Amino acid sequence: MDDLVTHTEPQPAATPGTPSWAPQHDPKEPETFAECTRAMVPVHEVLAQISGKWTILVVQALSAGPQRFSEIKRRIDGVSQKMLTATLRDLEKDGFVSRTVTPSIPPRVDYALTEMGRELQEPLKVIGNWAHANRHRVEEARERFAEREEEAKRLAW
Amino acid sequence: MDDLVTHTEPQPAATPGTPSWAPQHDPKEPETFAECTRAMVPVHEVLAQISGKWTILVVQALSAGPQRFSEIKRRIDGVSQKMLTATLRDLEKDGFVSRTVTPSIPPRVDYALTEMGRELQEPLKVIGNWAHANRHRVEEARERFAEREEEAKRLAW
DNA sequence: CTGGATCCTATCTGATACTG
DNA sequence: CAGTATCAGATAGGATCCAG
Repeated sequence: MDDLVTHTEPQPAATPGTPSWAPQHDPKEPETFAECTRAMVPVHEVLAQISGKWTILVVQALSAGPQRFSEIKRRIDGVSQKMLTATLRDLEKDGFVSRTVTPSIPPRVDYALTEMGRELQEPLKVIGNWAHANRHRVEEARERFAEREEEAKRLAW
Repeated sequence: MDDLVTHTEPQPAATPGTPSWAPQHDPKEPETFAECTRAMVPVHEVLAQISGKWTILVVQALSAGPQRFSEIKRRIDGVSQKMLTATLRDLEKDGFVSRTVTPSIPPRVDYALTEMGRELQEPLKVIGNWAHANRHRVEEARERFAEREEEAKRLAW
């Protein structure tokens, strides 16, 4: 019982070149790892944006069609007005959501996914499905990690 | 020129039911929006994890094969030892990365993607490709947003 | 070599109150 | 109704020093 080694497969030992994933590049133009890292920056920015506490839920809510501020707020349980405003602003800034103001009294503001926002749903669906399908595996992994932690504590005393 | 309306398509008006994306469900078991929202929680947790400042880069680095702590650190420009440790710990906790300790002197610790970690690369690749392919659209959207902001400022004075 | 412990800063989030 | 302002608490990230 070698608990320390979770190693499932030896894997072909580190190849120092370009990682396999992320944007595919022209094989004629080999990239250094540093260049590849730089290429990942926009990827991270998008991920950082969509992983805001409320972003996914807002996109999800808007996937049902254009809605007013209060409709969205009602749909999303627990969101504060401040955070919903901020989230919508960020999504608008990046071009995922459109904001339509009707200067009436009282004012009316409608939000909707833009073409790009709807396109974003596809990759989001992929990772969403993956996360949903694997949530139990992650939970189990966390439990095993917690057990190993307690085990380590007991050994320390 | 109706700048306020970015609306590209009217879209079929909000349908109050289940959003179209996220984990597909059995059509025989219609979910309320609240239930669907709850189903998104694990999705968000995974996204929150992989959107840490260094997580993607670590997974990317490890996609080249098992490596020691210092190798990973060398690959990732600018990461502090503290954050790399924390990121690796979190990835280990969720079962994406395995940690192998060789109690020699000096100690040697190898990290590698687990089977689940390698599976994660696929959805990550999808969203990575999307982000990379659309980075210019996002940039343009941000510029247009900044312009609209300045325009609004000028009108305010 | 690896990584824990501390201290410090920046950002995020939430609750409340106020405005057009 | 929609949104801004403010204040306080929680977290993430980083720098540095110490230890097995």
